Amino acid sequence: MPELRLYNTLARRVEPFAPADGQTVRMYTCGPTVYNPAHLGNFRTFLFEDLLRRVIRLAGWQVEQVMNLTDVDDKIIRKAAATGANILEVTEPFTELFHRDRRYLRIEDAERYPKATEHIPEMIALVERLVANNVAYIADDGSVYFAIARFPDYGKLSQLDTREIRAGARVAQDEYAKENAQDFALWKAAKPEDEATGAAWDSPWGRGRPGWHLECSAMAMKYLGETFDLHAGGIDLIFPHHEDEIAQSEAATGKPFARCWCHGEFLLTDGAKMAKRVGNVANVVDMRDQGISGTAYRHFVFNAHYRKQLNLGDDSLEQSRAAVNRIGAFARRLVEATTGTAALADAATRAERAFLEALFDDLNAPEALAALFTFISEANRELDAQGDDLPALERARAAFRLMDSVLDLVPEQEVDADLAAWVEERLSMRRAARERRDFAAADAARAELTARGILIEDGPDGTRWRKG
RNA sequence: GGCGCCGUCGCCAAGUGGUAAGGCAGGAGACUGCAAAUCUCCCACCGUCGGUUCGAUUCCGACCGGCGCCUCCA
Repeated sequence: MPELRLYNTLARRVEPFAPADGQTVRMYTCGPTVYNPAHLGNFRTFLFEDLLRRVIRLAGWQVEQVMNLTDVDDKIIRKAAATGANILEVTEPFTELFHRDRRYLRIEDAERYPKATEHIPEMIALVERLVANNVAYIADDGSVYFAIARFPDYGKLSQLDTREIRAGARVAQDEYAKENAQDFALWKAAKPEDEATGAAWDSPWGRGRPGWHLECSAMAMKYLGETFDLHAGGIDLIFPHHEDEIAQSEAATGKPFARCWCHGEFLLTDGAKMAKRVGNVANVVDMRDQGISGTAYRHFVFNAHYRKQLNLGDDSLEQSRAAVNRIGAFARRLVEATTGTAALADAATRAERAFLEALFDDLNAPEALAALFTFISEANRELDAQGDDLPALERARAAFRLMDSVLDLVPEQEVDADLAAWVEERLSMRRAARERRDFAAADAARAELTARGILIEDGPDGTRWRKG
């Protein structure tokens, strides 16, 4: 088993990775803000994290993954206020949708999905520690800020120069009385709309709500400990979100926060970052409506390295759909095969090795995919050869199982009973026609099937069908 | 202005100091009643210009082009 190596943003290089206790990888992944459907760009990151947790298990460790759900923030409050609703009424439907979309993409369940609103006491306690440690200060209106000037390590993750934020970069307007423009809110004093939407809680500093960065620190430490193994998220979170998490966590505990930080690059569309404000977002439901499977999107995402920008083009998903169909055809063939050859076993062993090496080398999924496809070609050739080596076939099945346990790319064949019955009827008509060598009638039956998106394959043991 | 990334076959995309994975699409053939699936074969000198080197797509520099972060953001 090769050694797992990951790019650690903190060190800016690829390093060996292992959990501190040698057993369980404790990882925190920043989840969605549930005020909107998560788009495909968001899901690129979640898919990268899904790959990460699966590879960690492949390395022989257990995973304790926490993904937070941000269910209180400016946008949620604005949306709730606009309709006179409570923030919960805004966030609940989108929380459900997030999980539905996630499952469509076969993203495994994290061990926990804590919500910010259910951890207010933990957050208040954290702010109190920071105030006690004299790195936070209370403004006149009851807001509490973190003073970055009192935390010397500030900037170590993003490596941004905090002494001067230059002209050109937009600096936040000073809504409140901050000592330094870059100080960030730990606790925000309640405004009327916060109260109106149920987004305000009692605290030692008066009514208010937590700052965004605070929730991740509080929940990560509650479930994973003050120091944990891995913290992942999108690359845009490096600054300020993760930088601020480090500041407030380490200033409170005096201990390192996350041991390793991993960040996934963006998804672009039409050459620009996919983002709501750019107006180029696509959602999982859109994809599903177009008949694109979750596996096709997985393939598209894994076909590029997670630290490289990836552009979603017009036919990207079509290409991936075709690729994934090839994998599905092979999976079926492997199930139905009855024997193999010595060369098949050899191909399986080589494929596994190449696959693991690729993935353990900073999650090189494209190369792992290449290993899979090379295996598919070689195995198809050997299966054609009609050998008599049964253990070799088992070896091949095991290798494929291993690879698919990480990539999870075999497209589903949802079986609609009515459709299946209709298809079987056409097929038996076609069989009868072929037996009397009435090929015109046989082709007509096939044309009917094709028109409904059913593809058929004649084999030695009869005809097989599937949805295209 | 600061920080970072990218430019490899028609499209997507790995990779290496000694002449380049894989997928999609395409071409020729085998198999098939015809298809489909599968198999065989074909299909790139790695943005431009310099430098380092015995040798660079791979290192360095410049330039051209594209993207991201520095503000809510996966």
